[in-house]
Amino acid sequence: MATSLHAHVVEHLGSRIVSGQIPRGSIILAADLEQKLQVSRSVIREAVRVLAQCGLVNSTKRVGIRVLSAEHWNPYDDHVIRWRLASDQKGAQLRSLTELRISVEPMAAELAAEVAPEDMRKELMLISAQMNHYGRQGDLRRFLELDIRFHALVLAASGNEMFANLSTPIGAILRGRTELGLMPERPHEEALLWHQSVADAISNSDPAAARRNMESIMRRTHNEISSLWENEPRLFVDPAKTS
Amino acid sequence: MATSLHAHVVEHLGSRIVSGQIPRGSIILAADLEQKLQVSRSVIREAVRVLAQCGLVNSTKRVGIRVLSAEHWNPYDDHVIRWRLASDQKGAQLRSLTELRISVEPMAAELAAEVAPEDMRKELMLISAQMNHYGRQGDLRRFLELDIRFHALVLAASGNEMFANLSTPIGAILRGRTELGLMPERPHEEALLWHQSVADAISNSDPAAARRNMESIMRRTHNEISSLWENEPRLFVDPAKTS
DNA sequence: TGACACCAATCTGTGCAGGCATAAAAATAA
DNA sequence: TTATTTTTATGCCTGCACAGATTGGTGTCA
Repeated sequence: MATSLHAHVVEHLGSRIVSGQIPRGSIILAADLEQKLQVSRSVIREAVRVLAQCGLVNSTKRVGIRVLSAEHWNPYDDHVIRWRLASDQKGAQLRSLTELRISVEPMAAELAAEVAPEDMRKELMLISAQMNHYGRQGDLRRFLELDIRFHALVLAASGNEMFANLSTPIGAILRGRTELGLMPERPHEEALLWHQSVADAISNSDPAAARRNMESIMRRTHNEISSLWENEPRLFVDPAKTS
Repeated sequence: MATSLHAHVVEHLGSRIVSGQIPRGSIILAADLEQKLQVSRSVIREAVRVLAQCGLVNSTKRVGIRVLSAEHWNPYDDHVIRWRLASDQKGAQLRSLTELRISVEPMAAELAAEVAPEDMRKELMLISAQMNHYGRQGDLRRFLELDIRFHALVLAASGNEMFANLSTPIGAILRGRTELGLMPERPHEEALLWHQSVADAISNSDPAAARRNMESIMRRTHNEISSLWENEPRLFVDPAKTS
């Protein structure tokens, strides 16, 4: 994935900071990094700029590159989300994302029923039909990909780019859920019906029904996986004190 | 604000790209930028790296720095949000953010009632009392600041860092709303009661009541300002086609 | 003696200038 | 059409000067 030297350094430092291998509060010197990673200053500096935008570090003169604590991290940054999912904060990250999608997807479905363009409504109907087919057949691999596409489409069809942008991490959740074996042998009949009803409602411009059925999906989703993070500590970020 | 040279260049290019002064699809050459902005290559390169992370540009060898279209922009990036609010996409940005907060804040209130730490519950009670005081007194300036603090606190008290991170842009919405004169002479009595009820419910660990009252606030908010973006075009970002 | 303000040394990121290597588009040849 | 060469802009490296923040010392005054 990381083809450029620069991206390698970002990946190296970012993953280590998020995982805690480089403790918060540490001070790194750019010169040391040059030596340790065997790259030039320009590469280091560009990488540090990117990491600073992620909220992972904060470079100041005469002191060096300071590693910041988790409350400064940008929780919507794709890098940060990926690194957290690959660390022991995986549970906490899954919880945050799931709470977010539970909040957002019903509204997205409602909006989609109001404003979605015709081709997206059509594809939604197609996808839900295929979900029924492969779901009842027990083809979980194909069902997973369709499920991901379904939710991404609803988010996109809402016409809200902030919603649409959540499709990648939500796809990651869905993949993670099946990888962890949290999915039943074959999808519940109810779940299939709800997905079909969401697609129907959006197709028929029925916002209330779209929301209601999506809420059902979200409720079940929450029940199925909330046990994963029962004991994960929560992070309370007071914006006034973070400054 | 932009103290470093590097930040200046980011600001210069970013605002121009978002506003459309530099049209999407344009190809910029780093060498030209050096001349036009009278800065060195390292500054340009670091700025371009930052803009690339915002999804505004995409620098590739032998071709130059390509300006990307809006569907590639990172809608959660603070820079991007600020630039959009300062452009003619202000309406669309306000709509996206408002739809997001309407989705998220009821869940945040519900979670806060379950997991908020004691000091946050206390401060929430204090803030809502002050909101009552200054609201009934008609001191809109002070009420606005308290309102911003109130919603930021609920988001933080949810223990979901993705929710908490929305407090800055949501604060910007609230400020914008009063600047545009969309607030009544003095806050509605209902609104004051709902805020008080949210604080009470969180303080008494009553998730259902917290959600219900926050939903009331959100419903009224939506009714008050949705007219602003009645005619704003929506952006449908199909993740499969964006690549 | 001790507290405090001021100044100089020092350290590290920031910015500048120029060089070579390399990848990808474009032009040319097969 | 396909293969090859040429072109050209970014990627990466290095040496140098500057700015700003920390530190420690110096001197003054109580």
